[in-house]
Amino acid sequence: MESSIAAHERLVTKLESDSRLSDEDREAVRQLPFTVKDLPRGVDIVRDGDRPAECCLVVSGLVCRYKLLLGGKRQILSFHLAGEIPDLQSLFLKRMDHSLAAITPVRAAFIPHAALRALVGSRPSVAAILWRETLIDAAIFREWIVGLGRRTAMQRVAHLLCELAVRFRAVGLAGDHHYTLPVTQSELGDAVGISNIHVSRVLRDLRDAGLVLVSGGTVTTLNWDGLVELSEFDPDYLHLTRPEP
Amino acid sequence: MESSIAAHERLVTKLESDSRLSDEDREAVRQLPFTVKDLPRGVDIVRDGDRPAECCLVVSGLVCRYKLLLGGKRQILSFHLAGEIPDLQSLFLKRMDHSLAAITPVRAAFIPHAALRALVGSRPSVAAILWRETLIDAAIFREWIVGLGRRTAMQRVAHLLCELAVRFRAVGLAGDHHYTLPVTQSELGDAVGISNIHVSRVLRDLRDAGLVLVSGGTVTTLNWDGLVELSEFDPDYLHLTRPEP
DNA sequence: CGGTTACTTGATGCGTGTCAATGTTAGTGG
DNA sequence: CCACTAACATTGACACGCATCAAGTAACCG
Repeated sequence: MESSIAAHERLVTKLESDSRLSDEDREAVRQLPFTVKDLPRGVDIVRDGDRPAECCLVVSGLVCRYKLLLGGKRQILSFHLAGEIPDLQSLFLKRMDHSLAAITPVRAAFIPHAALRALVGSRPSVAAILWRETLIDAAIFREWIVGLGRRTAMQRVAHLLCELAVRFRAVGLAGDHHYTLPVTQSELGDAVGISNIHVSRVLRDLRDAGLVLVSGGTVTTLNWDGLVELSEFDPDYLHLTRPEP
Repeated sequence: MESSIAAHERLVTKLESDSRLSDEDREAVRQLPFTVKDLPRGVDIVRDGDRPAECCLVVSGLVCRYKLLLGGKRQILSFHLAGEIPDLQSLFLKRMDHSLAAITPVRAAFIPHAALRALVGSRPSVAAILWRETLIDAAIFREWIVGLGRRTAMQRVAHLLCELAVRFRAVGLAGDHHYTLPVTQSELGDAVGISNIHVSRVLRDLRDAGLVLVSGGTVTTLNWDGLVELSEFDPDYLHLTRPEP
């Protein structure tokens, strides 16, 4: 019961805060069927090649999307916090072209495609909000492309730490100068395209430069402006300001 | 007149081929207002920071999206062929977080946001098709992230050439073993995150390996299977197979 | 308490960037 | 038709960022 309420709350809160929905829209969202599951750290939630029949709403915990190369190398494509639906694209792209994994223990609500499809088919305002979510996803992908293509290892790590700081704060999961990021250095490396060993060196350099401290799953900002300047971080791409009604 | 017909044709053909639309849906698409413009090579169609009031449908030519860094470095985010709408996301994300440029002379049809918004608000089937387009866009971004993060320069170039071969062929713009790609080596480098000079070296190596020949704006495939194997190219991420009705 | 996982540090080498010089091609005007 | 130019492409020399290998430390946990 507890978890069910939380799951619905996440989605409804998100939808309500995002735009002015009619009472009918809200009611339709509330009536979405779903199943809550608790998943241990490390498991694949959906796998590359799967044809899932439901979408996964993150209720709590940290989730990532990734792809594996033939040689065993891994590239993390995105991180997803509570309230997000990382595989919303599976509603329209039947076959998964990547995997979804739990980085921490995760509580997730699974919503059947059929119900979601009916919802977006009959409620254009809800569809617009969800569509917009997938577009912000794509905007973040674009920014990652810029980082991977044109920024140094140190800038990439700094940029990612800035992005996550802003996103964690936006959902109330970050304090003023620190947030919890339960991620290994290997995972960081797989996200920014460098080796785990070099992550260690870069984090040391960032610490020595007095910019940020990453240790024990906690990120502590020492000099936010310096971090922003180093990584050329501009939060516009996150499109966090609410759209005009 | 000629161009007007062509623009409508591109869009209607695309929508019809993508799914079963009702006659009313098709009629609604046909009644979209738009303005056709011919743009010279090199111009920015939309700029980072803009708040456009219309979307750009590529009727002919080659378009790219890109971002500039403070140091003047450029990262190309995507290429767009005839029939695509590269800035469809501006329907829901008001402020552009990147720019859109004409790589070749381009003929484009501009469709007002208001009309598009009305269309997707009243025609869920049309909305679903356009939404799906933006999701495929995102899938391509993901694959680029993998390349930039985890592939060598040679693999990245080979992968891009594979991707474009498949996409050009899908819209009937490629022969069996060659296609026209009017792109400079600097632009290639900006897309795959390497210097223009190294592009030259990589293209020589690809030629010497008997895989592909890039010269004078034409890509000639010498050994498709070898190219696919080298770059680990798997076209699934392009989601070219039509969705089931 | 032994084994596992995560992290750190140093040594070495490769891949790619950068700089500089040269070659090639297409376009332009006399 | 040729001289001139500008843009694009090629090649070599050198430097540097990061990968990789190897060894060692620290924290955790059955």
